Amino acid sequence: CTCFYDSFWIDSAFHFCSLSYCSTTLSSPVEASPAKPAVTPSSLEGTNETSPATSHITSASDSQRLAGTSLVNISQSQSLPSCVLPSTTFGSSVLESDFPAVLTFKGVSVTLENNSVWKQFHSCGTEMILTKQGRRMFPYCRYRLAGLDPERLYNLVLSIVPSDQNRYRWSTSRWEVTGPAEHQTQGLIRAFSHHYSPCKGSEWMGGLVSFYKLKLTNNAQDQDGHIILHSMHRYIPRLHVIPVPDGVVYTSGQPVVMGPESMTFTFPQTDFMAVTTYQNFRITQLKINHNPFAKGFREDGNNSRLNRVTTEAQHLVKMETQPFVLKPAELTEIKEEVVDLRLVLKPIMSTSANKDEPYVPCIRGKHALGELVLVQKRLCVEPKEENHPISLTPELQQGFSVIPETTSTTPTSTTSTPRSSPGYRRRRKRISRRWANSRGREWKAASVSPTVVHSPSLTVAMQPELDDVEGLLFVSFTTKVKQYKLLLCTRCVSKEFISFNRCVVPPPVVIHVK
DNA sequence: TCTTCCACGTT
DNA sequence: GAACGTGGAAG
Repeated sequence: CTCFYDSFWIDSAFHFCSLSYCSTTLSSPVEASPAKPAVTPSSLEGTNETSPATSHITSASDSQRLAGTSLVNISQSQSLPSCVLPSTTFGSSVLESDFPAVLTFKGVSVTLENNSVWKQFHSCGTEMILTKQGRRMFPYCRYRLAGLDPERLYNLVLSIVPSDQNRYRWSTSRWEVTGPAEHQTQGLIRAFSHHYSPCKGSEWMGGLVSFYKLKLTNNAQDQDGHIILHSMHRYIPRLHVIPVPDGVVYTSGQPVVMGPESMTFTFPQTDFMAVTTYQNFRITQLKINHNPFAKGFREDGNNSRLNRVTTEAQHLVKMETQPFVLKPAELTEIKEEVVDLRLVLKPIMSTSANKDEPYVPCIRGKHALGELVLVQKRLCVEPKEENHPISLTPELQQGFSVIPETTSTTPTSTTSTPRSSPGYRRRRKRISRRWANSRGREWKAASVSPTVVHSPSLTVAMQPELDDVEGLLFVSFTTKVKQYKLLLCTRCVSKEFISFNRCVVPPPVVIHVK
């Protein structure tokens, strides 16, 4: 890896002082304000124009098939104070209004043109998808420049550097640090040279500068010039404004040199988490709502995909206590029976401001946020031994308790698929994933009563898109030999919260038994 | 957690 | 109409 990058290195005595926030914070009156956004640590003020840190930026040659790509040495940036949000505040809306839309340095000002969108995403914790073949950013970096020398040539380069030295995971409803960051390519990362580079200052200032062509990848062997990042790590884009030294005639493929006149502009609100699959459902929704390419997923009434889902859902609502609809392939293995099973859903934790109102954290009503968001994830209880009563783990005690009022759930079939069979595992996995992936909603942890020997696994989820029925609760659980599914209607949505203690589950429910 | 494929959308 | 950009489902 080092050798590969070495081929792009050029020796330069230039000091590269702007691979930090100093270039933007020093002369930005907004940044100089004490009311600094949480993502901009005060220690950044300690950096300055005369930093001895040296760096180089080179553009890849055409022969390397990396057109538009540059390399930036970020090794010194690691010794700089990192621009870090504490993990608990990533995606928070603290001081969002303080994020500057304009940064000025050495008389050059850069405006983040789509600042409002970035701020919206940032308030939820922006995520960017990485794919092997490369994925565009959304939002992407779009700037307006002023204060450049109209006649001088400039290269505009975007680099994306780690925001911190952590690796994260999505846990329930927030990002958590899980350990140190993966090795970050030995201090060298790629940068993306704008496809118009170099251009006269007047030309750059004449319109918007968009880096929509930039793509992110997790393929460390990428040869297409995409920016290589690690999933589950935080990054932040930086715009480098690099004057072409007088007398230098730029030719395609020639390395771009970061000289002492170079400037770097970093907008804290463009900080993002690299992922391979969206973790936060709110981010997915923002992407769908703002990205024109994702229009097909919008719930605007003209979407055939969602219309189909809605129709099915409404059908289920009408069925109420009728059997859950399964795919034809699954129906062949199913016979039907009526089981007198009543469930009472009972919240165990109450953290509502109003202690009288049982409140499941993170489940919020449509009227509160404009959307229903489910948050806690998964619920699967596996018995350690067959026929062994299940005990609640501390984690599960945070969630629901599901207590059958009757005990007539004894399996009746003796010819069920063995739990250990591939077919069983496959079906179980498929169903589990289907639920887990259902429209990006997350699972509420749940458990079964220790008295229910035949319900070792239980799944509970709300279907928020069915707001017209005010909350529909699906319950699916698996015994060691059988799998039950049923559909329950809760009708328990308040304006702000969903209170499960008032859930009334319909009496005897028809259940499919495998 | 990641990859591949897909339907559906924009460019 | 081709190429490309999307998020989701499935594996």
